[in-house]
Amino acid sequence: MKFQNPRGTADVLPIDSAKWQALENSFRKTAGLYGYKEIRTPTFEDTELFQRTSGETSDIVSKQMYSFEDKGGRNLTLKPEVTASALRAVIQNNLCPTGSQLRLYYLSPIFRYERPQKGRFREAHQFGLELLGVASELADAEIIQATTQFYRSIGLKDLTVLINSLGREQARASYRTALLEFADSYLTTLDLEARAKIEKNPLRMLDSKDPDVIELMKSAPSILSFLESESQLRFGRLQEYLTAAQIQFEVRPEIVRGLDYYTETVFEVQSDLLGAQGALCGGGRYDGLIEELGGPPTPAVGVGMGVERALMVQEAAGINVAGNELKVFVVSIGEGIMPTAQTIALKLREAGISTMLDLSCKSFKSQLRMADKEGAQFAVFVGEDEVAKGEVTVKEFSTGKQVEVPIENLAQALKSQ
RNA sequence: GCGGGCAUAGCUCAGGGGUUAGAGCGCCUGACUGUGGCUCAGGAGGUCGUGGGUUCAAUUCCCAUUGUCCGCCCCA
Repeated sequence: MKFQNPRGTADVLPIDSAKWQALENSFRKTAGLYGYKEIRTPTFEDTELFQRTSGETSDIVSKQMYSFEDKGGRNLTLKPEVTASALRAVIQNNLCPTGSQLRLYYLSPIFRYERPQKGRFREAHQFGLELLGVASELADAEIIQATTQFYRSIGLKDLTVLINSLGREQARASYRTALLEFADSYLTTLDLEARAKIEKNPLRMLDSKDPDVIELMKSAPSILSFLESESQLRFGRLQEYLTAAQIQFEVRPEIVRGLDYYTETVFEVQSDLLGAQGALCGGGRYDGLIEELGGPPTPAVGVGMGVERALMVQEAAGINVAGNELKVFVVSIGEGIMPTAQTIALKLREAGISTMLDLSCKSFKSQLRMADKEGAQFAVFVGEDEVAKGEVTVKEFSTGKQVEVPIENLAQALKSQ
């Protein structure tokens, strides 16, 4: 029995790790440009934390959580999303007392028990931003701006942000009723289970993929016409800000999001390169959540971006990321010369020059082949002839040119190249 | 949770109820003593996912199982 990685997980192999690192670096950089600081929270949390925040009826809570009981009888869950965990830490450590504001970013694995398919895994990774303590839609705009700036920085162009407003509680309640009334004749054609599901959360009909429902929803009332006047004004101003920031967006009343905690603004960036899992990121405002978790009433907005999906889109768009380049490969000629070659390699590394050498005493030719395969920029030949003169031969692969360099000047000479 | 496709070399795949299962790429070695990439020659590498069944005979047919891919659901 050979061991395999668990279903829905993936190894990031050396051939791909440079892409991950590049993406992580880009994200950290963008987050830093906006003054966000990293928060790292545990891989698992009390199960109740997620039940509270994501909504009992959401699929994530009702069937996708990796929950277990530990030896002390605690009910724990591998985090299916990061916002709840981050907010718990914020409240616990009082990082955002009333009146203050806080900008956080995170890079984290998330876990959901689902059937894997394109763009969907049981262990996935998310980048995210959270902006706490700012009620103004300027905060929503900043989050969306940072998100699009990040995607641009990794080479994804022409992405459109889909935005919507869910309003406050009043608007949502009256809209749900109106939507159910509108769809009544359709609902009577469904079996009880499907019907109950929709009645619990009618908004789900909006992003359904059932052609009949899509057709029906075309003439459904829009939530936008149910918004409280204050929410309407907010949403209008948000659009002005986005326009001013030259961010492409579309208002899409069908964007409702899968987590129940959103209020007012919600948004997504979608890509048609991802098959059925089109959402590249999702976010929105969650003004009631911190209070719900026992903190002070605090307005907040955030975004979660799928790392694997970003990588998939990058790949589909043909964006290549250069790996770490090797500068020098030391080629040793003759068995007795190995200690000298090692010493030279050591000196180069201490000078900050990436250097490899073959440790298995292969033939000269094999060593050169290996150097080429590793993508080395230079080969340094260490042979008895050269060493006797206190020199080594430096060969530049791209030009094939060779020069003799005194050993004591080697690091200096290579560094300036 | 539901439906469908796939599982043969490191990778991408071909093949076929019956001797030593193939290709391309990759890998290793060599082409006059210390010069890579290109070319040429040689070589290594597979219990044909796992378990069971049918058969004189299964890697090939059937069933199950696991994995994988795609769709539904849902979402990052």
